[in-house]
Amino acid sequence: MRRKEGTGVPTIYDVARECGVAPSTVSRALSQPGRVSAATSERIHDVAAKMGYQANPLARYLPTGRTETIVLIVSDIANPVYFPVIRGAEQAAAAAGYTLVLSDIDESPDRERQVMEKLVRTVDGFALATSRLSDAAIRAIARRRPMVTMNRVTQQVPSVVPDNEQGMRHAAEHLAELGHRRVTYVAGPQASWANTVRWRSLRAVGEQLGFKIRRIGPYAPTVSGGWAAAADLVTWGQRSGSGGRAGTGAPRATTTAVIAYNDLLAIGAIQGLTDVGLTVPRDVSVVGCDNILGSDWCTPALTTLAAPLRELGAASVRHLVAMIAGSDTRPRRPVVLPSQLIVRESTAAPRPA
Amino acid sequence: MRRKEGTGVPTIYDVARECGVAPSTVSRALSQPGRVSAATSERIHDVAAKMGYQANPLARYLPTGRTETIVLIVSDIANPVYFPVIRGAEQAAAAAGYTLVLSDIDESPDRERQVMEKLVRTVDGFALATSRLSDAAIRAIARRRPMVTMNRVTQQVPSVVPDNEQGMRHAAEHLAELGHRRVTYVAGPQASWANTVRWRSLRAVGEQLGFKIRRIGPYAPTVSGGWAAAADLVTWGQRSGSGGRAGTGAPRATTTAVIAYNDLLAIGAIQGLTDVGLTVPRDVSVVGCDNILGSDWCTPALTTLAAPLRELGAASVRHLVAMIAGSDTRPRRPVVLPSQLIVRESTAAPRPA
DNA sequence: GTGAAAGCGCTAACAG
DNA sequence: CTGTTAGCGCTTTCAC
Repeated sequence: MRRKEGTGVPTIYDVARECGVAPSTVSRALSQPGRVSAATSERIHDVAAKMGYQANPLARYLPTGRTETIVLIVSDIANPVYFPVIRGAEQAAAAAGYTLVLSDIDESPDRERQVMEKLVRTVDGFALATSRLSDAAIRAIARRRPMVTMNRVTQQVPSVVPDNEQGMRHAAEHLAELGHRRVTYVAGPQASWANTVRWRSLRAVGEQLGFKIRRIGPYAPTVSGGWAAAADLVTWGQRSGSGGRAGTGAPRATTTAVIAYNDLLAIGAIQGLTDVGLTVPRDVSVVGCDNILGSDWCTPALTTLAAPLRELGAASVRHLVAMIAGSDTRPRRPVVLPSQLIVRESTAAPRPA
Repeated sequence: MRRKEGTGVPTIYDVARECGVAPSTVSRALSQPGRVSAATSERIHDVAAKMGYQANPLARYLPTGRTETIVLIVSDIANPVYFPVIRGAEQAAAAAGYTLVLSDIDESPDRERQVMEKLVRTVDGFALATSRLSDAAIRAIARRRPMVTMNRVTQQVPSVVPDNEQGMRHAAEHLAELGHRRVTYVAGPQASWANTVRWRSLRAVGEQLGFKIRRIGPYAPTVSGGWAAAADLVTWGQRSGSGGRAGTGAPRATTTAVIAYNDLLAIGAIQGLTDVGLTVPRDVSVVGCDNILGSDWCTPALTTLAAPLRELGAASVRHLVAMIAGSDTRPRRPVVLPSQLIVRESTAAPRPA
């Protein structure tokens, strides 16, 4: 393992020799402007540029332990809800001089744990978009590296979340104004904190409004999960031969309105309902959550709860960067961002019984 | 910078001391099974586990230079077309024991260059999903690190691409069968290789079929780009006060069929066309490319060219991993994967003039 | 089979 | 302001 001269890429030793200075001077000139005389500094920069010198990041990180990299972990990259989150995070990271790497765990807590375990020593911090881990597991990693969570509140871990309570209130009131009394919550993954909070908020608000509230699921937070939910949302009359499925009568929805954990589920439910011959919103109103790309081009266009996703990503990364820098400006309590109900065409008054 | 005892995480020195062996033995026991006696090896593993020892990846990478990480660069993470590509790549990477990190460059060649420059020393290889760089720039990086490109053919750089020629032929023949004679290609980014190839293929096939072919654009490969294209696709009659826009007559499409660079553009075009009062497919047929999530839930459901995206990602990563491993099984020529036309509802016979 | 020791390339005391 | 010198934690010869 003797240092091979001229083999491959130049190091500070090479440019030091070329300039007739010590390697440490090169290091200083290149990374601590001002700690070296202008003349030598300039010469070093020139020679370095001429030789095509570029610091070996691995070597640079070893002594300091800092990689200027943070990782954003999303539970399912195939969910458009993350686009704005990612964009916001990227922008904030770039602004702070950090490289953002993205990791997708495909809804698997095991993969999430693996990824974090593998990365914990090589990144400066973690931003979790929608963790599927237990609070304890999250806290364990948070003790080893700065971390901020989104859509999730865990004791002792800074977080930024959309205002689910307020959002659910808006959605429920919208339905109430339309005249609905029976609403069904279509649940997403049990490991999802947002799922729990949304259901809890909806139930609370629903009781105040005098709704008959129920929950079905959990379902995968995907379009096909929505189809499955749709199947569970209808009953079939007993009269046979009426043109429906063999031996069964016409389909009937068991609810007049549904609120789904997310837009994908809502869109799938609309498709499934439509497929059995029901009409949205005439037979059943449906509202989604997230306002994803495409929620405006499905038919009927989806009424949905929009969270400030881009800001969610950006704010999280800003906090994370501050934590890494060691500042103690980090919020002691969750940062709550307002949600907004976007009314489109998938909700309407229930038809008279 | 003296080594601090007991401060923080355990190193091989700590477990070596604890076991009464040399650090090098610990290293061997942990990474080169068989080069250490079974007894000591077992003891070392036990102690390491007990102490919660985990190798410092940074330190491990320094001497070897290998990080067991590859990066997948996509031009725009907000384009659903990448979902399957990413999934395929992830799976192949995981299967080979590599960590895949994802990087989004937001359609910016500058950002792409920056990202690659920053990562070139810290990753073992590059997979470029849809590079916006020049051939020369790509080759420059490819000389420094193993690389494979998708949707792009560059001399001397292994690549895997969908069969654009065959795909465009399918699309054109479909339109011809429907009775179309005038087709307009709605172009995407000029820096996109696929854009160039699709247009060229379409033009060639179109000539064979006796089409009147033209191209408009370039447009941003997004839904709003599609709206812009739609605006360029219609003319307004001169009769005023006919209920259209102030001072203008009814809108008329300048073509009977359009093929768009991608689905986002196609969907935006449908929206824009519909917005001015035209009907798809009655007034104009539109076909997209990619078969993205949501292309089946827009109205009308999009006829589109589907590439084997998941396999695109997986095959690329498999080749990349082989290159990193130093094998020379890498393909000398582009790997071409078949495309498939998915006929839905956005195409129909043109209406009689 | 195991230990000693020399790096990997850079940073950061500590002198001068 | 600049040179000297230890490391960062691990891998890998080279001996024994």
